[in-house]
Amino acid sequence: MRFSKMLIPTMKESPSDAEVVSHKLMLRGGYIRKLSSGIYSYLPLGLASIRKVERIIQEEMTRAGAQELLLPMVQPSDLWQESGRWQKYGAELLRFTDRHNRESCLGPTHEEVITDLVRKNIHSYRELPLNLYQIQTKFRDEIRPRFGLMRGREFIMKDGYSFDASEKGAEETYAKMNTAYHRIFERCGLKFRAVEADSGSIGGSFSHEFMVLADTGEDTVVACKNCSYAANMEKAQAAVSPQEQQDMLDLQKVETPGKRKVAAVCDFLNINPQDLVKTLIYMADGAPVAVLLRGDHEVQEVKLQNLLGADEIRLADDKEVFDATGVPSGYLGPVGSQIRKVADLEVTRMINFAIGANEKNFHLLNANLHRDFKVESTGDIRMVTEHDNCPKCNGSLELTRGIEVGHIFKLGTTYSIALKATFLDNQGDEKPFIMGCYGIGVSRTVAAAIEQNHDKDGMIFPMPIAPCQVIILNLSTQDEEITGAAESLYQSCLDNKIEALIDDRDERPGIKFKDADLIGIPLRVNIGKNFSKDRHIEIKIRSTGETLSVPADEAFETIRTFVSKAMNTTI
RNA sequence: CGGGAUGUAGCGCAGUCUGGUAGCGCACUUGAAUGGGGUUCAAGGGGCCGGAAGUUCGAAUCUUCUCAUCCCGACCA
Repeated sequence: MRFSKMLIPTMKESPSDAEVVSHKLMLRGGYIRKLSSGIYSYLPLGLASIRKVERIIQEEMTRAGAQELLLPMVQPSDLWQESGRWQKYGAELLRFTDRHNRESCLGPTHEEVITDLVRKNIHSYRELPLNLYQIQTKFRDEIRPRFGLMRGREFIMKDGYSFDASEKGAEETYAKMNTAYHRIFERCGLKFRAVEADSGSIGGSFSHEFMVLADTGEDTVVACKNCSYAANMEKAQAAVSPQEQQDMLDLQKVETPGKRKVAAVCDFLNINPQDLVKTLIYMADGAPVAVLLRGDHEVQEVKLQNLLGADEIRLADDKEVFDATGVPSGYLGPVGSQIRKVADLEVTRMINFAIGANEKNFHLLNANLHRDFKVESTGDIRMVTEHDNCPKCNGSLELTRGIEVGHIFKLGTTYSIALKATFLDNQGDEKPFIMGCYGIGVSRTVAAAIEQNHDKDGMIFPMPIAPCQVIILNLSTQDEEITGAAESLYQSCLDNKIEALIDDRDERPGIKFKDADLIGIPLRVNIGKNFSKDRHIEIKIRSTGETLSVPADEAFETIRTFVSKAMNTTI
């Protein structure tokens, strides 16, 4: 690739509508251009990087026994009617009618199409398991596209679907995909964690999200410093504190005029937030519920929603609180309250805690669950914090930010039942396929790689997913010797399948340095003044800033060794 | 969909309040010098001031409507 001939429109300044670093750098580096909100063109460098990720995915999916196919992007509404998602999916599904007035949509995902394909062509357990995937452009009409490739409306995704005859087989397939995903992101050269995700009603450990760790990530990842435990906030648990051991004291009512917030009450009563239980009122499908939590904890709404089995929950406003309890917020408590009550696990461990008296301007001391009040249910409904310990090994937990780039999920029979996709088992009984689905955001992975790896000068790609491995700077195109050396090194790279970009533009060295750093090619070769002096060529490593000066005739071998080492991250 | 903001050259912005020849920096073209971290000088090209309707002798500027984009929130295998 010759820089002088390629479409690499770099910019000194980034457009004002770019907010996150990957978006800015990809625009500045000439990787992408926006066509419309959430819709981008991939320029040669951007596409090259995307292709690298795709290639790794293809290799690892093949290794795991999956087959690639390509499904239509335009899908008829009938199938979506059949699965019930034509109604359910909402406005994110872009619908339209064709000239025959038939309703269609752009595929945001392909469960319906793949299930239809399989039900029409697979009829026996002998043909199972089957694992199919595609790499394709998806369209989701996001409410609010943002952050460039991180949350676009049109994006490239690998989506895979598995069909098994038995639960056990489905679990084995799941495990294989889990392994494949680890290999994929490892080979991409990314720091990531596989986290347990909320799998709704299915439960168990059959949903994992693959999170690329980056400070700018949208999601919070809880990870154990000691063992491999990791989960997202909706799912993360903490080791439960031991039951407190002390004698119950007599319940005591104290006046706490005007003290409503946890901090104010604790201050006034001279206790720690850990010794207080707060009462929050939630509206669960329209009905009020009192939620009891330790003073220093916060509600995790997804957990609460799962515990309550509610479709929709939200914090009650002041009026709803008063209507439900007759007490202004700040003094709420479970004692004597008639509404449904749930308590966090930690509350069940506490003895002699302070709590609202359910009466304006009063709190209770030495309250105790069971003795003074009852709750309908208990469970883990709080956010894990950095002060908590690992539920598996009791090691300390840390909270980091992550970008979701992959998600594997055991679907079960939801779609096969809805679409009547069945096979005959070895008893001759008709059974629905047991399905799994496995996604990777390809374009998002590239963006995540940049979020994770960049500095003030630009992107820093891991070698396996960089658009190319080496950029050779001819720092003086006027000078025949320098040009000769640069061209000959470039030729050696071409001959030996090392992907190189040669900057042969008639530009000043400063511009070439800046552009090379911006576009983030892992190895940069400088051929200029110093070559004229002593026939030495400099090789600069983008990630570390380290510069090697090697004799011209050794330059290629040095590059080759370095590249093969950096590319060889295969497990 | 609620709240907020912005649309002026490829990019970044000024000009709008107070109506009167459309500007600046970068990028681009030409020439010269320069040539290891976005160099310098000179001369150029490039605009339906997002769109429509109005007010006015006259609108980038005032009014109304509209379209688009971005931010915060809600939402998100």
